Amino acid sequence: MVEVLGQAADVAGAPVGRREAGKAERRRRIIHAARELIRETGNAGLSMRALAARAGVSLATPYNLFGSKRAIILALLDDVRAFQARFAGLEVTDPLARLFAAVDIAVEFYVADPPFYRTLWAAVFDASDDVRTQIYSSERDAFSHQLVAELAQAGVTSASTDIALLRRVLDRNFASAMLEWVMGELPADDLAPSIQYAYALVLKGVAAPEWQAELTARAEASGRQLAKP
Amino acid sequence: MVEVLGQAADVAGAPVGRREAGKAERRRRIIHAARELIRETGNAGLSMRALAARAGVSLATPYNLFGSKRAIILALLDDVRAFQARFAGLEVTDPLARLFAAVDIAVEFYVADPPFYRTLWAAVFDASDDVRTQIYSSERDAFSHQLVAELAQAGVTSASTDIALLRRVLDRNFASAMLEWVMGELPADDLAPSIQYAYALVLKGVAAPEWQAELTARAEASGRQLAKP
DNA sequence: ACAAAAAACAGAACACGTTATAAATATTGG
DNA sequence: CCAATATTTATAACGTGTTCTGTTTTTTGT
Repeated sequence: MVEVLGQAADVAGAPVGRREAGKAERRRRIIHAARELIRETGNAGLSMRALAARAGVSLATPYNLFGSKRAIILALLDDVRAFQARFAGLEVTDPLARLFAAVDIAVEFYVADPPFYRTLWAAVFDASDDVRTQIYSSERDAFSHQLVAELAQAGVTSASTDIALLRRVLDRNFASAMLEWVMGELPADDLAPSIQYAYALVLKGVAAPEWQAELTARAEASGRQLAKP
Repeated sequence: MVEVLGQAADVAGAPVGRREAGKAERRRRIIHAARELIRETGNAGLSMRALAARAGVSLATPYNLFGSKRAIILALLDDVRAFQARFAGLEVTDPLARLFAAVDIAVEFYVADPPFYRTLWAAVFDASDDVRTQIYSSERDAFSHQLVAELAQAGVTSASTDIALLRRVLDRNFASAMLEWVMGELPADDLAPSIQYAYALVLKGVAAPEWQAELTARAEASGRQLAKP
């Protein structure tokens, strides 16, 4: 198994032989099959037996490679999170506008395929085991850390603001709105305004005086959208 | 169905005979057994078969009376919510202090028996079916509606504040902190400060100028508690 | 090329939530 | 009290996620 160069190592640097390559391939097939099954039949149609059959592996294999059904769904969410790249290149310079635009983009992304993402997010909020912590936390970091840091750097928040705490509060408001959407308590159209309203209120609580007016305007705008129907 | 007075009608006005009384009795036995089982063995030990055996009914009966396992757990949470009476009689006159004290009381209540309430709240956040909407929404109303109304009446919030929206945002911050606790991401000691920090930030965003100082102080106090370890 | 190790495989098995079946029991209105 | 009705009971059954069995295939180091 000498072969040519670049055969025995992955991009990430993890050692890779035929064995690991085969595992990765199977993992890929499983995730792919899971995505298809959820898209076709919703969460209900995704049974481990159907998944194994579709992926062309045995029932035991998904457990060997992922550990549980939930881990597979979370891996799916992780896999799909390519949209982060979208607002990394946003052309908006105002950091506040960037944050609110990011909410729009994220929500639009999820709401575009409700049965699919409802299933995924339901798995995120599933509290019956503890797989979530390992996977979901890393996402939250990536999602909002940079945006909030930019906010602080631009002087939007007052000097005494603890930006780690601020980020946590913002993330929570995002998550609980998603939860309400998953539960069917919040219509898709209300999702973004609802999150942005909360963001505006929280930020007003920590913003320097010169940003108060804009935040008030944003809160009122979101509030109006919510009061529409 | 004339009968003597007080025989054919419940306190709530629902008609009651031997039949309904028997149902109510069985319902009571079932949630009693459920509480015991959760206390003894945690969520894992609460199987429908064990529950039926402990309650002295057949396996089918809990389904006839409640519909699903989840409905039983939520009924349990509903049943236990007697603590509301506790802060109804709070001797604090300042409406802001009342709100923050209510958080302390509620959190203290739940954290006093973690394995038990973790199970209950995990059911609240379970998004796999839609039983929650029917039961949980009513609680939220009772929990925070009055407290926020008092806030508005006392002039804490600015005149233009939509108190319905404000209450929603506050409830979400309560709920997502509880979710983190259930997930094991938030230590019990951080629960109350974490909620109160969010409350303070949100309220600062809508508060009249004369209340800003107090809210800033509360936010800083909660932030300090969180930064301790 | 070959023996050792690792993994996937097919399939049975378990406990679970839930539903359906028919028989037994309790409650009702007259 | 009696016939009609509602509800519980006992039990089997279904599909689920998950674990375990022994066997077979694939990959590895030499």
